[in-house]
Amino acid sequence: MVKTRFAPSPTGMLHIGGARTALFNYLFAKANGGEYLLRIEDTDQERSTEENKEIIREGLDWLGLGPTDGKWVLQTDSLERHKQAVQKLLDEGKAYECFTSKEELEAMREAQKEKGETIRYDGRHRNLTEEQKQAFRDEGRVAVIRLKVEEEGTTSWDDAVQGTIKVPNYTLDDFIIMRADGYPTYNFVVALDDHDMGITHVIRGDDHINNTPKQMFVYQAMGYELPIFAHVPMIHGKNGKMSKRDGATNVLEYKEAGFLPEALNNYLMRLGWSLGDEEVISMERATEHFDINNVNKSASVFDQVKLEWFNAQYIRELNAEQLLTHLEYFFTKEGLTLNDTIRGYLLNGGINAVKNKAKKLPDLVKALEFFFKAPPFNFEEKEVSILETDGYKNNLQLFVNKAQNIEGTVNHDTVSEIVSELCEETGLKFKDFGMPLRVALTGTTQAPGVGDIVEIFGKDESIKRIQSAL
RNA sequence: GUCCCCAUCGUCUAGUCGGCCUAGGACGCCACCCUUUCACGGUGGAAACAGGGGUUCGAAUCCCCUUGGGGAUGCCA
Repeated sequence: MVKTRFAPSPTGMLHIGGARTALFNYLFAKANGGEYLLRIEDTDQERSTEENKEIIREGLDWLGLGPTDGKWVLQTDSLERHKQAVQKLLDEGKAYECFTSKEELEAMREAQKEKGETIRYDGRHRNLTEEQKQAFRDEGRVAVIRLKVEEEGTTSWDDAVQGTIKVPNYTLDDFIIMRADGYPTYNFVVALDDHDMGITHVIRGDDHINNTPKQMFVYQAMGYELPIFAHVPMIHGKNGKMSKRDGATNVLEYKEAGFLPEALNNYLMRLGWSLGDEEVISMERATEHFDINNVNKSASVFDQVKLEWFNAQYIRELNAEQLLTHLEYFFTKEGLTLNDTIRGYLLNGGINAVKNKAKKLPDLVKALEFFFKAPPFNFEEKEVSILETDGYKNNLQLFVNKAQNIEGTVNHDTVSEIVSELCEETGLKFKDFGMPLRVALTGTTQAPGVGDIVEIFGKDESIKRIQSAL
């Protein structure tokens, strides 16, 4: 069975690029009827934090990208297992103690750089005698453990998205598998854990291409079967690196900015993957049709404007009730308090009247704000000048006169009829009634169509509002 | 420096492994239309195969070089 995993490191927030890696792992697993697991790579004791773990969890949960088995595995939970593996390789002579100090390593790299050579550990402690080791220990040095890496030949693999990748072994070196502090390192531990968890497909960012040969040596030294590697391209910003200018790098900032998770997912999956000419692709459809063969090899640039377009598409797809659920948080954030009357306005037409002009949730809040207010309004200059326009108040009165004579309820159509009649009778234009009505009803010039507003407020409330402007 | 990877409109991409491509779609942009404000919407438009060599009857598609970008080069992941 296909098994993928997302393995974030809690040394920072959940990055937008990481989210897409998680998404691809999820989609691939789902599309192949497999499992998608999660493992927190917390072997960097100095930089990993509890807060970051929480932030990553929150971000993934928001996107609906939690592991299919519901387990959040911590890499350090397998510390003993990892240490035993190190010992095994040591015993088998496949790994060795290295006492080279950081200063010595730095000097070595400096020299290699000057000579134009590949920068790599030169294997100076590969064949130390017991006496030499003891001498270093007596000096107070603590050894790291390095894996012996084949120096001849080339290492290559068939990458599921990049094709065949070959790298000459002379550019590789005996890398450290266990630090002096006793904690095994990333390149060693990923291989072990991926094997232990039964991962069949390692899908990750292409910044890991260079790590792959090293990990392959670990699989080989441990006698494990290799998984399939798939290195997906990075997400860049307009000027190279992804920065705040291009959009937030922290996934949770998108939640805060009023993006819908399904929109972010859709946008992210289109960065690198395509399903013909389709743009709006639901998670359901994506999990059905995701194909790693259609993943691009080249990096893509993050474009928040297009993300906003996707968000607008998904906002329209939600009904008023669903949107209201999302909106509540943003209302309170703006200090707008919902009550039964307002809730009624919003659910019975309010939200539907404005939802397809919004790109982000806060846009809706702004568009719906007038429902939270009632006359007397604090008019601004623009509104005042409209109400003071010659004849406009009279137009309002004419409207009220007709509306009052309507039997039963007033709706969008009756408003149109009334205004049409008035236009005919007075020779005025629709806007000579529409604009003052809008201002009188809502206190603002930017609002939905007058017919919609009157229908939502109802006849009595509408007339009351208009009269208070007279 | 060395190694690895990448290269179609401004951006995301289609192009299925050479012919149906005078290169298609989407975002954005421009124009017009719709219109009671703001938007939505509709119609149309400008806009790309990085450059140079090959291979071939034929190349965006295959090969090589150049250039440009990215990544790695850690006792980070």
